[in-house]
Amino acid sequence: MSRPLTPLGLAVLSLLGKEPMHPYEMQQRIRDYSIDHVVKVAHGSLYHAVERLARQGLIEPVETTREGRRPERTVYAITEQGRDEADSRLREFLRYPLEEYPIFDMALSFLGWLPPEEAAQLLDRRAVRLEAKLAAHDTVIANLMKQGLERVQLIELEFCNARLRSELEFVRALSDDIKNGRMTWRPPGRTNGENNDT
Amino acid sequence: MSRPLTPLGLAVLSLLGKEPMHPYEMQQRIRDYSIDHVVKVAHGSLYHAVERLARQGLIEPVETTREGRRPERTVYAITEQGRDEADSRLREFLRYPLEEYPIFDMALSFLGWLPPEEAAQLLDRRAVRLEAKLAAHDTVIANLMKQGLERVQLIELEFCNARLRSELEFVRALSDDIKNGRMTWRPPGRTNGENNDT
DNA sequence: TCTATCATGTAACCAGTTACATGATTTT
DNA sequence: AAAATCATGTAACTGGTTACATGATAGA
Repeated sequence: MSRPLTPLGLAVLSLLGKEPMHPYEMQQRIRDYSIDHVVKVAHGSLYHAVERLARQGLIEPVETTREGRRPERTVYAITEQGRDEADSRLREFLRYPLEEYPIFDMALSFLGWLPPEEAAQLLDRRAVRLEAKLAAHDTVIANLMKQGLERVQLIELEFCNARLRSELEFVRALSDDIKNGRMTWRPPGRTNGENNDT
Repeated sequence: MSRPLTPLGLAVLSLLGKEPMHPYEMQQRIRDYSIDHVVKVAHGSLYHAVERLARQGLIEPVETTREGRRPERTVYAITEQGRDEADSRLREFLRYPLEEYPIFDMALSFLGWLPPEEAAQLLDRRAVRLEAKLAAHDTVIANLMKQGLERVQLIELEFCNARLRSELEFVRALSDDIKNGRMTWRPPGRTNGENNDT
């Protein structure tokens, strides 16, 4: 019942699927396994997510320990229902592309506001950043492979790079088209006259 | 000052940049110009966004009309500060790729949960959806071009298609690698035995 | 005209973020 | 042992979503 499992929820279930643990340990592993590269998790949100999952019966507290004078720690375990939900949600995510709203798409849709020369310049700068990211990812992949990780463990990095490469290609081609005058436009009214930062 | 302009905020400013209007008219135009394909806007959120922009001084009420016995309508106009903010934010969005968290990336990172055969099957199904989307976009682009739109007006569709194509290619290649045994793995513990829906 | 549907706005809710609080650990 | 930093949890806030409410319009 209730709302569909969020990505963070799925991540938590995935951890508890291996063994029960308390929220702080989840946080550790999320960092250690770099899960935070594919799911956004900002310190506080984890506790929220856990609470919600518990309310929905997808996980349940199994033990509460206390060391020293620190607040209690509740250890949670995944429930049978939780496993089912995680499995089926994962399959959905793989099977159906869903509508997302990448920022760059929206920014592009407003490209016509800017004078073409400036647009080309901004795109060139973006290209530089994209190249850097790509290089960084490539070395990460190389290193992890040397450590003997299986390909399936790295597949999301591979995909991310594929995406980056495709974006880079597009951005370069577009900037070229603008610079060679194969594509132009007249920006409307006041898209700014007195701005010329380097 | 205060928090950075959200995509929806930028969209509202872009509309008010042309002429003052009331929230409901914004909603109309957002549909008419298909802005809702690049920014997620769910009925209620628009009013919220407008309120916030007003509080931040990026827009201001200029008139309030009333027709029949309906609630008042407030017409808003963009302020000078609003223009500056919109301009600078747009430039940022173009220039710096920012961290996003596409769902498919996360789903891929859990691919190892599933038995390889099932993974390949799901990827194949995804490919079908991607092809359909691509075809739909292609006809939209063709039609809009026939209506004489400039290329700059369609550029975000072009990009979206580039992304779709790249994802499709990746998904196909990956599924092939799995089906030909060029890539395998053993799924862990209980990734489900008694589930075999078609 | 009664009913069903659409137009338009408000308000309660929800997921996620940031700021804070407290206890533990390290540094000097 | 005082000061600075890190570990760990809570709570207030924020942006967005969904459910609801009221008025208008069109179809039976």
